[in-house]
Formats: sequence, structure tokens, C-alpha cells
Amino acid sequence: MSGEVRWLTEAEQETWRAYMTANVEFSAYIDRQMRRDSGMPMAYYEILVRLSEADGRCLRMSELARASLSSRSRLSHAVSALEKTGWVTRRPADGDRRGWVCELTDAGYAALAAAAPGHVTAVREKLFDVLTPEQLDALRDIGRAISAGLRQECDAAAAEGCEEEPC
Amino acid sequence: MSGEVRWLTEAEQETWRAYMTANVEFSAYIDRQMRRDSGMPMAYYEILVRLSEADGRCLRMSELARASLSSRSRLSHAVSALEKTGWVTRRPADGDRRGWVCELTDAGYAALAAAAPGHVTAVREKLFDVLTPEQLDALRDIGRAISAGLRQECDAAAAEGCEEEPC
DNA sequence: CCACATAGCTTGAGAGTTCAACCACCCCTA
DNA sequence: TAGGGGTGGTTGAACTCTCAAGCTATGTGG
Repeated sequence: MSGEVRWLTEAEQETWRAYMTANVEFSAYIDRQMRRDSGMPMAYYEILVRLSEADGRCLRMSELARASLSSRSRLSHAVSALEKTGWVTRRPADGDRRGWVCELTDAGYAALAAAAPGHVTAVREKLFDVLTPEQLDALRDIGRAISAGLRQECDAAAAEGCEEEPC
Repeated sequence: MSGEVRWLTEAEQETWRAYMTANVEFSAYIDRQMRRDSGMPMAYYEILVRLSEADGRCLRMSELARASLSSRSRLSHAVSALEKTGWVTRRPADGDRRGWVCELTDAGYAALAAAAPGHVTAVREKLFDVLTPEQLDALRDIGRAISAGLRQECDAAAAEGCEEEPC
């Protein structure tokens, strides 16, 4: 590949380890709380939230996938499951006969409303209550920077004409 | 429950969303890189790393579970899989006849050595290269604070005699 | 207007995770 | 020393996720 590997220094390893450990533990905690108290994984809750925020409480599958940070495949399986519990419905999109629209049902909204308090409380206690305002500001900027760095993948290559592998 | 829910403000929602999005996207990217280039999920890589750092390249199952941020059950399944590929072996622990010791094999060490460069490169490019030194320092402290907050769960209750639910 | 590439979404199979038992053993106490 | 609770670890089933097709519909160059 492209030259030598830039290994992590001791200090960098500590940072990396602290970040990664917190990530794993925190998301495990949040996901566990959601499963235990509301019987659904966080990924499903995320889908319901995105739908509830959308106009008419419905979204095209592809948009819902992007909004809920999910792959098309994953979303498809998840929506099938949510359909079985009666929390969403699926209908053909008008205009493009390939597309489908997913809509949050009243039962789905009720489930979301029931799950929200416990979830928000967990997030507040385990994130906002343990960090200073300065740390929270920093965390927001850090999060944005990381996301931006990940997105710029093919963007950069595409902008330059994609000399390397096609994206 | 204990009073009203402390909902998130607009600003807090932005912070939460930025943090959570970065987490999901980043860990998905790292895990995907590992699966694609080395044929194992990050959780397995983590197990191999912890073993490689241990004395004699072996650890008790319970210690390995803690070190690799994994539940007992998950580790048990994972080690079964890693045993099949020949990357680790399991043998009874001496002293405690309930216990088992997991040991990294030479093949396992080779697999780890092969996987490390790609992994470290991904982490450097997508984390260390996109953040400033100040942000990295902040991230380390933030990570520690979050982990500490999660750990203090039953600790506090236990210290006070656990008046509420038994842990 | 006909290929042919691409977009939108689904499906099936295999892999990994979670949860709730479960077994075997250790340790403490009566 | 027998009972009983706690620890170490495994197992199976249900569930979720990933990957690689696959299928239908759109759009585009000839």
C-alpha cells in the first residue's frame, strides 16, 4: 500500500482506547435500556423517531435509510419487522413505481411516546450530566468533524475525477 | 418514576445527534474495514489484541471478557468461532476447576499482525487526522468521563447499602 | 425504440449478538 | 459437613445485521 503505517504513540493509544471504550459501553448501555424497557433495539427507535419528524409521518425508504443511519438492506428487514408489530405501514410511492413509502401508524407513535422518556433520561444521566458545558460543546464539534471526515471519502475523489478506484 | 423527564433543549439535541451520528458512522466504518480486509468483526480483533498483550498470550475467560468489552456469553460464542479458525485455544485453568484459559495461537498472532496495519491506518485517517490536538485531548477526557459515569451505577448504590433495587 | 446501465428496494443465507436458562464448582456458614 | 448462595462459563433459541444476489422500474445513448 501507500508507504509505511503511521502507528499510534502511547498517548494516542490512550486517547483511542478512551474514546472507543466509551463508545462501546455507552451505546451498549443505551441499546440495553431500550430493549429492556421498550422491547426494541435502538436502530428501530431511531427509525420511529425519523418517521415521527417527517411530514405526514412518512418517508421514502431510501430517505429513511439515510436519516436513520441504516443500510437499505437493514432498513428493509427492520421495516418488515416493524410492520409485523403494526408500528409502520408500507405503500407504493406515487410517481416512481420502484419506490416505497413507509408511514408511522398511531400505534407506532404511541410506542415511540412510551419509549422516549426512559431513553431521554438515560441519555441525560449518562451523557449530559457527566460532562461540562465546555466538554459538550467540544463533543458536538468533534462529532461533526468525524462525520465530515467520513463523508469526504468518495467526494474528494469524485471532485478530482476519481483517478483511483471508481467509487 | 422519579418526577418529570428532563427533555433535551434544541442545542442539546444537536450535540446528542452529532455525537451519536459520529459514533454510529465511525464504528460502522471501522468494523466494515476490518470485515472486508481481514474477514473478522472488530469484536474479534479486539479479543486477539487483548490476548496478544497478556502475559503468555493467554487470559482467563472472565478477564478476557472484561478486557475486550464483551459479555460472558458473547465472548464464549466468539472464542468458539475463533477456536474453529485455529486462532485461539481453550484449556482448563489450574487452581479453579470452573475456569478456562484462552490462549492466542501463532496463527492467531499472525492474523492479528496482518490485520493491524489496515486497522490503524483507518483509525488514524478517520480520527486522528480530522481532529486538532486540543480536540483529541478533550476527546480523551470526555471518553473517560462517560465511562466513569457508566461504571458508577451500582457502585454508588452498593456503597450506600443499596437501598433501592438490589444490583 | 431498443439495448443496457443504473436506481430503488427486497430477499435469503450465514454470521454475530442477546437473553434466559443451565451446569459445575467455590466458599461461607450453621 | 450439608446446605445455599454466588461465581465461572456454556448453551440454544430468537433476533438482528451483513453481504451478495436478484428483481422491477427508470433513464439514456445509439
